[in-house]
Amino acid sequence: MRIGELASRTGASVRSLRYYEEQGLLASTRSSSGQRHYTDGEVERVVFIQRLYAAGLSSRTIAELLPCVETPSVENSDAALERMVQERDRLSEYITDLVHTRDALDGLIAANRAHRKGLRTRTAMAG
Amino acid sequence: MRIGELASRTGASVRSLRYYEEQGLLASTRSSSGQRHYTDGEVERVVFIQRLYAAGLSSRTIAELLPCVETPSVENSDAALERMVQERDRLSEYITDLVHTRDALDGLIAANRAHRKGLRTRTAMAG
DNA sequence: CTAGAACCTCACATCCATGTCAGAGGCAAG
DNA sequence: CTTGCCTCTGACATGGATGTGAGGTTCTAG
Repeated sequence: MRIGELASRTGASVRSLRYYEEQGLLASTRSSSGQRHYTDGEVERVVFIQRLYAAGLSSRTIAELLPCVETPSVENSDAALERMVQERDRLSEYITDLVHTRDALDGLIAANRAHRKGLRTRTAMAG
Repeated sequence: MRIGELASRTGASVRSLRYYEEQGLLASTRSSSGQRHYTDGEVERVVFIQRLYAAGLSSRTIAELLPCVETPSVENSDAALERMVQERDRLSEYITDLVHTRDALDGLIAANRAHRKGLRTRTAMAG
């Protein structure tokens, strides 16, 4: 498929897909006229890339991990595995923090709703 | 306390604290010479602001929610409460997504570790 | 053949929280 | 008074993913 289709299938913009390629996250074969072509498998790959971006990883970091995804061999898993574990832990801490923040928001929402009903509930901002 | 102390207590930079004030997230009283002074309570407030930033909220959004935090009154809770619920839900979706990503990373890590041991485990990138 | 999408590259713009620097004033200790 | 550190305002710099536009080529449908 061409880049436009990959974009619409993944939700990524055409611009972003070209950027991913520039960063070494995504490969494409080129037609004789220079247009990029992708296989169906790339859809999954792009979705995963987007996930990692959403998790706060940088292009550089993603680039380090991706080889390890497709082809787990001794060469690449050597350093990348450690990196992956490290990023997993960072993500886990981040999730914990976000859950705390959500809890705090829940507390605030409850307090405000209680206030609306004229109750006297006063707790908030705890984490 | 002055701005430097608030910074070191919260981990935010002095620059950031001034920026928070500029965005209407943080108030300060000024000494006759113009220096900012804060009460102990502001420490908690700054920490909460940092939490919200980490949760992906923008200054504008945080500014909308904060009045609702300190002083839950009918006037501000009117629209802000809805906004808060909306942000809570967005955050919740985000957390769910991150958990999926973490699971995917766990899968990859396991696959790579298995590979190291010569096993033939082949699953990854699922979400 | 032709019109209009879709694609190419290159390059500059944008957003937004922060960093950083310059020039000036404030304040405590020696 | 002086030295040193903290603070002030203002402004420009940064990074990273993405938007956007120009100028040109390619593909597809009529």
